[in-house]
Amino acid sequence: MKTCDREAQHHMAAEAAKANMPSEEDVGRVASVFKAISEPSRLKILFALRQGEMCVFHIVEAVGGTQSAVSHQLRILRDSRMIKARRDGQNIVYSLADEHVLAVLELVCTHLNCKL
Amino acid sequence: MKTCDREAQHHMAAEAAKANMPSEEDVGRVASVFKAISEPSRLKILFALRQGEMCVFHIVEAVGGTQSAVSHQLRILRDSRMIKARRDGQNIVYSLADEHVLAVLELVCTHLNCKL
DNA sequence: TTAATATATGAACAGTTATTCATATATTGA
DNA sequence: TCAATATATGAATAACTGTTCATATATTAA
Repeated sequence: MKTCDREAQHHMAAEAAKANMPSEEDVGRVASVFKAISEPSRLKILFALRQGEMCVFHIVEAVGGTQSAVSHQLRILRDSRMIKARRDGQNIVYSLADEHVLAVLELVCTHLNCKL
Repeated sequence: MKTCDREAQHHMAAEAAKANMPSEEDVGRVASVFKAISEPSRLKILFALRQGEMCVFHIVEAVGGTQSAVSHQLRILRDSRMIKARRDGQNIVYSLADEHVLAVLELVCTHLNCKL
């Protein structure tokens, strides 16, 4: 059964790929991180939070859109642990969860050659 | 007009965020990179190609699913420059586009503490 | 407690996307 | 040329996702 000109080589790669494929669960977790940061509206929130923590009112001011839309996106970013929240009196103050978030953004930005 | 207890601080951050916000176009480009790698089926293809180049037949073998579905995903990954293709006789051989792809994956995986 | 403010959220709708099915294109060997 | 094989792709459908609107919750000040 010949499948391609490099059968032996590709077959070994395929077997190794299957052996080293992360679990469905891990693949799903990685995917959901990327999904969280793959919408322009959410990316803008992350870019905005590079300047430091902000309450919702100011995030809306920084990124535009309605309060409701921003609030929904904040929930998604929070659920996927990209940002963290703390209450401060009447406000909820958001900030980037950790350095990894910025690191990933910067890696892709430099790759794309777009200025941060 | 008081908006929050840290009006001055947050306002400054919001202004800085607006001033430093990447252009709509750049935000969109970054978003589309993340979108490309935010589906489990596409992520599996990238994980598989860590083992080296493979033709479509073997990619299907490694990640599962139908030939058609894999082919559609390959196109998306190719359009977003995450993988590259070359013809080799009857086959099309795919491989990761560059080191950045793996770097981003590894960064997120270590962040999530899942084994590669 | 009541009014005002800040934030969150459920439901509905519109737009997007992944998969399947059928079929098309391209290469090779006869 | 024709048959076989490998890969790609358009259309259709089903599932998913972002936004809006209306409303709910939580905190503070009076």
